[in-house]
Amino acid sequence: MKARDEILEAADRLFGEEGYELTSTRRIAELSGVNKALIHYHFKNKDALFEAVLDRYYQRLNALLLETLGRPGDLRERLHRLIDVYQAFLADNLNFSRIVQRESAGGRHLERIRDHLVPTFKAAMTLMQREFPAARAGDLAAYQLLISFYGMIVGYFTFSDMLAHLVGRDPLSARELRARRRHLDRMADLALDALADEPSRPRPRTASKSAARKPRGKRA
Amino acid sequence: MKARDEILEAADRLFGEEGYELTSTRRIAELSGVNKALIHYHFKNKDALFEAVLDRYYQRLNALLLETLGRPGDLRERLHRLIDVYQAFLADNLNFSRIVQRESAGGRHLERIRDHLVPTFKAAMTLMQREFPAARAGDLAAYQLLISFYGMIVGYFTFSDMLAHLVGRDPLSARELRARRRHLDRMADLALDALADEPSRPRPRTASKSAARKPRGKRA
Amino acid sequence: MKARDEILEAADRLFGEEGYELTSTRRIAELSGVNKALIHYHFKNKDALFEAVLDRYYQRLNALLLETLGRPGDLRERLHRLIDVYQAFLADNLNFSRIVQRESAGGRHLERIRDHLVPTFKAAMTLMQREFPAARAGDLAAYQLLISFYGMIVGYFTFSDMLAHLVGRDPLSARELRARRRHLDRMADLALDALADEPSRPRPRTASKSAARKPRGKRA
Amino acid sequence: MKARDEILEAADRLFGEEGYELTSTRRIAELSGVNKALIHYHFKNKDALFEAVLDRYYQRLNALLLETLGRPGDLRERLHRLIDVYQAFLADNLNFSRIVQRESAGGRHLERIRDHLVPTFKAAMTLMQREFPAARAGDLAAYQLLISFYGMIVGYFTFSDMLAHLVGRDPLSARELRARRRHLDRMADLALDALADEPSRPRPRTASKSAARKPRGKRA
DNA sequence: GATGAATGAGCGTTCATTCAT
DNA sequence: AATGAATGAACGCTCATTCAT
Repeated sequence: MKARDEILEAADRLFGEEGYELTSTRRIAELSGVNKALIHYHFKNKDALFEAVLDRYYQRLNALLLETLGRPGDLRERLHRLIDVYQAFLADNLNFSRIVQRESAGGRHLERIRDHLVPTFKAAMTLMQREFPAARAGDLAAYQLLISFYGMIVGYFTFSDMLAHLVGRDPLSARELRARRRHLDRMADLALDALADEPSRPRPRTASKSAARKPRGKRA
Repeated sequence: MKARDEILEAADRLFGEEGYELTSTRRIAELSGVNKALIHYHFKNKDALFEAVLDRYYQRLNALLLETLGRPGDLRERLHRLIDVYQAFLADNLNFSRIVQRESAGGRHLERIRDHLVPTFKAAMTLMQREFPAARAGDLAAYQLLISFYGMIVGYFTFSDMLAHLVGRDPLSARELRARRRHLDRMADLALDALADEPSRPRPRTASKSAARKPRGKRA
Repeated sequence: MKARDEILEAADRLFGEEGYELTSTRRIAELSGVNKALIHYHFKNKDALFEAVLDRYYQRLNALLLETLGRPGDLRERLHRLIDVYQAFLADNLNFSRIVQRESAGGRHLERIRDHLVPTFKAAMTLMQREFPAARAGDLAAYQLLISFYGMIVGYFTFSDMLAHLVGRDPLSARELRARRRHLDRMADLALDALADEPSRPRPRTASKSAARKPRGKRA
Repeated sequence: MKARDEILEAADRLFGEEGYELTSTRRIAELSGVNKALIHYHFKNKDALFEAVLDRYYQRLNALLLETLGRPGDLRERLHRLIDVYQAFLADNLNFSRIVQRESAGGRHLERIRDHLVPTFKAAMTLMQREFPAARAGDLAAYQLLISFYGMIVGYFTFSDMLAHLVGRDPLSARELRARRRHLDRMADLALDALADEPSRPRPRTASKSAARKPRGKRA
């Protein structure tokens, strides 16, 4: 492998495992077996190296997502596929999910991540709103659902360590990942079913918060 | 305010805004108006200071959660309250939510956070499994639901910046936070309704993934 | 001696002998026997250290010049004293003269030096113009004379190495420095005598350069 | 233009504008549009490149000076021409004058500059001493005069920035350069007139400095 | 409690130079 | 003649921490 790729590989691993700040260029050089100065020959600076690592992921992820959404099927199927693909990608790229999680929480590279994420979100939002008029506003507005499912998907990986201590099984095993996928799909079904039932015009809400939250569940 | 508290306050803010690694003791000293060496007089080291900051939050949060769960009401109501209280706490303590998010993603203080989080999770899990036999396993297993809702709750804050760019409104305004709470409650209702309907014994699943996921549609 | 002063002393010497760029903070630390980081404790950065060194010189120099100009005597005597004091100061502070020379030639600290120098120049200029109307313009305008004498004074030190090779004596010996002072005083007398003779209104000059330069010397 | 010349041109400009130490081979390569390694193909190292730049200047300057001194005329005329040519050369080659000024003040390339300068100085010195016996020693000794005029000539360029702030005009404009030349010529006349008047044997001086400097006033 | 001074380790980065092609 | 890749050394600077007072 070429030195540039060795550097990217090492940076990927360390950025993922330790975080951007805790990863020194020195250690990247050691892990990739190249001279410290060579990193700055191939990448302008540490920041640029980080973005190169990130871009590699988003390039692959976006290709996957595009291909997934391009395949035929009704919206429900396509959303399921979206969830599945996204989850599988994170499972295959745990470093990536850690990086995104960390940097999303007010990190220095938030903007870069946002630039990658927002278009995808926008596309999914439009899609949902076209099919489900009820998703234009209200309790199950598309943007709420998107954030929720994004949170469910990446949260699983973010908190996988806690989960391991909670259930005593490895949350990242193939078996558990499949179980998680089924859970996510089920949650999606619940939401989509509710959306389909919902009248497109959100009923007027009273100013009282407690009142607004009272009518719960279909059968409540 | 005493010097110790000034330090805690400054550390809180900087850890939240910039992250643990990017926050130097020098800046904490400057912001709190105390001598740099005094930090090490009151706290063994930077790590201990961080944990003091974190513990303060968890102390308050756990008191809130305990009080919330202690109040009368059926499980559905109590879970709603749990969600609401948790979300409100994060909204009131954005620094805390940022800290937790960052450090959960493989940070150095993961263990500390886990120690705080797991007991709460365990309690909620037991609660759900007692009421809903279906939550013992299957697509809507309690631990899946807990991770999902935890992800939905904190994810909203983690990705609030993206959300702002997505919908053009401030996701942290009181209005939007109320909308989010309604969304979360609704999602909880959907899940609990489904749990109530679910037979306690998960039907045997086939090995085929695609087959397992096939039966979709309303509460199929 | 206190560490701060040790640093200043070492920096002074190295900046003077090797120049700003060739002097590393590491070497300053070694020469002054302090820890490398201590330099940045006492001085914001290398630049600030340099300016501290420079300011120390200008503080002393300005005190000298002020005292010199304050003493009684006619202008001729005061100008002679100015020259003598300036020359003596440079002779006593060879590092300073080297620093000024180097940094004046488009260096990074030119501005700082200019800020120190211009006021002194302005004062001397006003002085000369008040006494000698002929110094307001023409071939012996005050600003020309000032630059010339400044060049003569500092040039002697700048090019002392060349001079040593030229005349085979040490230009910085007390004897040679006295000889130089006599030369400078003599040059000053020549200029002041000419100024005193000169009609205050500069004769109109023709556009032709060669013509303008023709009438040379009083007896030419 | 050939690569070698492009490099020389870029090095010239950067060495002049920024100084030797602040000029990196990388920037020379960028400015000249050649590969960084090519610089070391054409020049042994950065030092050799610097000397090549310097030598180019001295080659041209010495040719000029030789031609100037070779032209007929009495000594006074020839010295005027020398001053004029030198000043004009520096005015046309500001980078050169900055380089010489900086490196003369104890720089690493002092020796090289000295080797170029001393022969010229020696020639001019001999010339003066032959014509003016009084220039062999005393207050207006040839070497003193040479250093003084060299200082006046190059000092004008060294301190042109200060001068600009002092008089509010551009000291490097054609008009101001002409004025400076007239000043220099006038100063030369004053010195030469004095030399012509001076008895060849310097009168015995007393040990007292103040006494030695006392007899002032017009051609005392 | 509180502080100015001090320190060893490490940071990201740049440097002139070399080498294989 | 020219170049992309590589390197060891050094750069200015910041870090958390310690210590004497």
